[in-house]
Amino acid sequence: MKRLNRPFFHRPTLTVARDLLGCTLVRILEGQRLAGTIVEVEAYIGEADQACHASRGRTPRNSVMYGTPGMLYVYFTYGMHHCANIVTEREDFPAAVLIRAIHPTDGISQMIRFRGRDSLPELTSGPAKLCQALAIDRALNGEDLTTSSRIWLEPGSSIPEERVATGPRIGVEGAREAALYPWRFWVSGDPCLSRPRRIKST
DNA sequence: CTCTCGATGCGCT
DNA sequence: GCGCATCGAGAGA
Repeated sequence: MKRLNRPFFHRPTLTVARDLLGCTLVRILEGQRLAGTIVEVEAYIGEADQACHASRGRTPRNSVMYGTPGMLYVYFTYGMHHCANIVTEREDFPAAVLIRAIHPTDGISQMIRFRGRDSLPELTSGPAKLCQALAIDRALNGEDLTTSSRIWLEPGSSIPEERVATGPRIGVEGAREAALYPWRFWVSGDPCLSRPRRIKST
């Protein structure tokens, strides 16, 4: 199967974020394929972005963001949740795209088991939910999505411009004016979007 | 439906 | 110690 390669990720983060909509996130677990279409993402760009984990410089935790584009950056937060990001731009420039929601397509019964919920939108409609549904944790931090046999991205149907909505990122209020940047992208009307979808696209 | 709040581990100041 | 790029239960309307 075709997968997204290095040049795709080695581009401006906002471009990568928008183009990731409609692509398929694939996770192989014990020989089984778990997958879904990306429907919501957020961009985090550089040390100047007050909402970015790298805003206070390089640390052991965020070092993957400074690495090769196409790597997976997984972090642990709130004492119980994981979030998955895709590293973008050139090496040594910290930037990534947070996967906030996917629309399940393959391995749904396994996702139901991992999540302990059985309604389709509840499986993957949030950054920590989809990590639980796909069994993504820190063991995958730094994984190369262009070569890994455990997790990767495949091109999907391209989403036309009129179905792409943008707005401020979620949960970053402490980030001063960066909290207002319209760096969240989603597929308008998809049933698997994350919770706060009150922001209208129009 | 909306809002509030507790859970829970750890990276970093 | 503090503060999380969150989630889900529970209460109230």
